[in-house]
Amino acid sequence: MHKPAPARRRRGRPTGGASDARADILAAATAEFGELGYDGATIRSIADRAGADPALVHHYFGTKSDLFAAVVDVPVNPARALHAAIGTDLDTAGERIVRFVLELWDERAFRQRGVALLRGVIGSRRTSSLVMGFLSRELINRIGERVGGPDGHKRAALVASQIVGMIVLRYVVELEPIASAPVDELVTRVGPNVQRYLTGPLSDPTPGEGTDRRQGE
Amino acid sequence: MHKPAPARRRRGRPTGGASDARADILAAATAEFGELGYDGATIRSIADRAGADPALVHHYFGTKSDLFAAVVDVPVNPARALHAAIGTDLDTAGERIVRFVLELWDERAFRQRGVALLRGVIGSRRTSSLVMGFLSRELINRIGERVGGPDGHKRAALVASQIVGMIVLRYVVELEPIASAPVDELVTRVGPNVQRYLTGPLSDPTPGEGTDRRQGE
DNA sequence: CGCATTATTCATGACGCGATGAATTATTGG
DNA sequence: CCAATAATTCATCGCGTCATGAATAATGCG
Repeated sequence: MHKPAPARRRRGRPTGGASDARADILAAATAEFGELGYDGATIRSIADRAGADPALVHHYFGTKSDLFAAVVDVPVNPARALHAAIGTDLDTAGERIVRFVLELWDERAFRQRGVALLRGVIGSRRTSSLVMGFLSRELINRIGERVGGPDGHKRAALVASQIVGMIVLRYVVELEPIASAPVDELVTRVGPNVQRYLTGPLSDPTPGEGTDRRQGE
Repeated sequence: MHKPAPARRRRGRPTGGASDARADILAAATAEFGELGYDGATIRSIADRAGADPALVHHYFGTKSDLFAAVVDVPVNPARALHAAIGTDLDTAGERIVRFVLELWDERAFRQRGVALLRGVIGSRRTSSLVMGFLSRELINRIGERVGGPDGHKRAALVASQIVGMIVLRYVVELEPIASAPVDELVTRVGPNVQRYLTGPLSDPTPGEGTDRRQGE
């Protein structure tokens, strides 16, 4: 009774053709990267989770970083979508943006990939610059141009700061009561602030008196 | 010329008494954790950076996680400080909070520790819950009580979302133009939105119509 | 039927990591 | 001047990691 038979499998190709191990592995990797970050996730554990052999993971996707790319690569073509979400009327885009982001991230598949990506990005500086470069160009700059005006990019970055903070708290860190708040509530609370960044006053209140930042490195 | 003499040191205690290796190690660890996150940082690399032997790191600080604790060891008591920053007048606290956070993080020593902590927290789920539990209780709940009212905690969490987003973009990811913006500019741009979370209208516009979130896990 | 392809496991290599304990040298207190 | 203690390096140990390549088994095509 000391051999609980941990589902040892025979050595070659299994007989029933209907087990899509590849998809299982990808799903397991998505979950694992999302929970533990890039470094924390291990091929072995991913394979375990998918009920497969570690070597099989390498067989389908190449190296670990290839696998991460496969997990993360899929999720977004958000630039176009978000562009559409802004729509024609910039004066009411605040709430629409917030709602768009929340509905997207509340979807399980997207959230998993998104959290994995975020953890990967924030976790280390190396990955950070790479992915953020893309995100910066593709998303923020585009929105900046869409917003227009001399401060378009500033406004877009400020919007991003609010959105990122909301995402991190709600989905990554899962801080209450934001994590469990209904979409509508967040839309009505956060939306107006986003709107203010987009089209609100942007006074330069005390010009020429700017405190320089950053002490020496 | 093929031996650049990599500063090999003799085997025992060095003769000049004036090298504070302990401090060097701590500084190196701070930088390393800040750049690479907890998992990415290695004792060996930290020792290298400090010009010391890996075993010396263990000698002074025990395990790796002890070292991390020593690095992030509560730079200031944030709760009390922030409490003071809010001050007596809640109606003008928005800009004060933003300024307080920015000035604190613009200080090199604090920023290094803060980024290290953030990367550690966000990098993995295990550490996430631990540290965030503390932060949630000590910071957000306190502010929630300070703000008062039935929605005090919600308001505090919303404030946190904006602050966290700003911090992540400015200090962790270093997204322009936020990363290089002068303090005053961010204060005047972000402050009013924070203020709105604190004391602005908090209408429940469409009550009873809340969309439930989160598809099944 | 037989052969190429595909799916899977097994065994193992090579490496980097954290950690430990002993060895070595300087400083300091009695 | 000697003993205790502090500061430092060295030599490993054991482990977990990713990755590779061979072995094995089923499937499908001609």
